[in-house]
Order: sequence, then structure tokens, then C-alpha cells
Amino acid sequence: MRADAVRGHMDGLLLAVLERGPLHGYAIIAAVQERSGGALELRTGTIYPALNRLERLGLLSSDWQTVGERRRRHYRLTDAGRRSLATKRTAWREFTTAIGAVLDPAPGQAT
Amino acid sequence: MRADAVRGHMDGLLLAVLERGPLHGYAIIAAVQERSGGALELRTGTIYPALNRLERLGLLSSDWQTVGERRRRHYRLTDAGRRSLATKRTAWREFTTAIGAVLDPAPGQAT
DNA sequence: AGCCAATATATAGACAGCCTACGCACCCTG
DNA sequence: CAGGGTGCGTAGGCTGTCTATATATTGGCT
Repeated sequence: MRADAVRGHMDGLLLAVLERGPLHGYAIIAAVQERSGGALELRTGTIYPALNRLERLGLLSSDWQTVGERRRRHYRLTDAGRRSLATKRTAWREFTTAIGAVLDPAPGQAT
Repeated sequence: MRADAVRGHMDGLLLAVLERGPLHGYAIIAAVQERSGGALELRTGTIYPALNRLERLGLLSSDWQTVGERRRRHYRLTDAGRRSLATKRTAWREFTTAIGAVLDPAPGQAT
């Protein structure tokens, strides 16, 4: 599945996979893919701008680590990020409920 | 809730409310709002271009009706539209499953 | 040694689709 | 006759994902 469909929910995904501990960009892509059972394949061109945006918003912080000669940028949730994640989870449930009600209305419901 | 969050799922909503019979634009807005329990408030500037797009794609057909001196454009599902709706319902379930798995992972699931 | 794939970060420009804001026209009520 | 609801529609803007590309290290294959 393309991240195009995820538009507007990407931030929640990124925050969610960072909940259990810091990860670097590539590992975030792998984590999202694994958790979604392979359904979600994010691209680097998608997540790096998104991660920068979340950091600007104060929901993430980052620090550089070096493994051998390889640079890795580790992102971690801030307290604000944790609160935002909780909000986004609630919003997600309301969202799916609303869309689901329109897409698959309960029989007998008014037009 | 803003239709902004619905990005990419708007088409399914429009097709779904037209499943039970033709409606005109304003009635479509009302139907979506009612079915979603008031959560989804679409704007005319959003749905008219979307309806035109769906008609261009052959998923909808339209005909003008006149009530008094008022012109109304009634949209109805085509056969292709009906098939597309079924596909979109399946896609919606896969979508929510995938996002949900990332956002609220089952405890014990791998990182 | 040379080459390619995987790992890893990052930017530029294109594009789709929803946004706000407006315009037009008709109808009914105060 | 003014205002608000109904009804259709367009223009221009904005956000966020897309593709494509660039750089650099590491490791496997031949």
C-alpha cells in the first residue's frame, strides 16, 4: 500500500513506532512495514521530510550516532510527542468510526 | 471533522451514499453528514470537483432535473461505480487494519 | 579488483486533492 | 426587499506524498 492513502496519518505512524524507543530513519521504515504485516511501504523521500517536520513541531528530538563510519540519526519521542500520539490515537478511532459508518452503514439506518 | 483527513477516501464516501439511489450534490453532503453522525462535513468546493472526476472516470452518471425553477443535478452509480465501491470497501478494511496494527500494535508483537 | 546491492540520509520539483473564498441564481419568510 | 437557505460551480492556494536524484559506507559476488 502506498503512503499516499495514509496522507494525514503518517505522523501518527511515525510517533507510534518510536513509542518503544528511539530508531533511525531506515529502521522506522522497516518497523512500519513489519508492524503492518508488509502492507505499508514508506519511502525515504516521504519520511525524512516528515521526521524533520515533526522535530520542528517539537514532537521528536534527534541525535546523531556513528556506527563504524556510518552516520545514523536517531529520533526519539518528546513528552509533547507522547501526548500528541495519544491524541492521534483517539482521532484515528473517531475517523475510522465516521468513515466506516458512511461506507458500511448499519442496515435500517436512515438515508 | 475536516474532509482533509479523508483525503483519498472521499470517492468511496460519495459512491457509498449513492448506493441506495440517486442524489443531488447538496443531498450528498447531508447524507454523508447524517450517516457519520455529524462527524463529516464536506464542502461544496470539495464534492463538486470530486463528483465531476468520478463521472469522468465513468463511476457516476448524472442528469439534470428541474424542481420548480430550480435545477438539480442528480448523480447515480454506474455498474462500474458499483464495482468500484466494492473494491474500495475491501481496500478500506485493509487500510484500517494496516494503520491500526502500527498505531495500536498487539502486545508482544515484534518491534 | 571491480561491481552491484543494501544500508543510510537528504533534497528538488511534480502533482493530486482538499482548502477557503467567492460568484451566480432561485425560493421563502419577515 | 433584505436575509438566509438551497443549489451548482470555479479560482487559487496549500499541504503532503510522489518520483527521481545525490552522496557515502558496507558487504557479497565474480
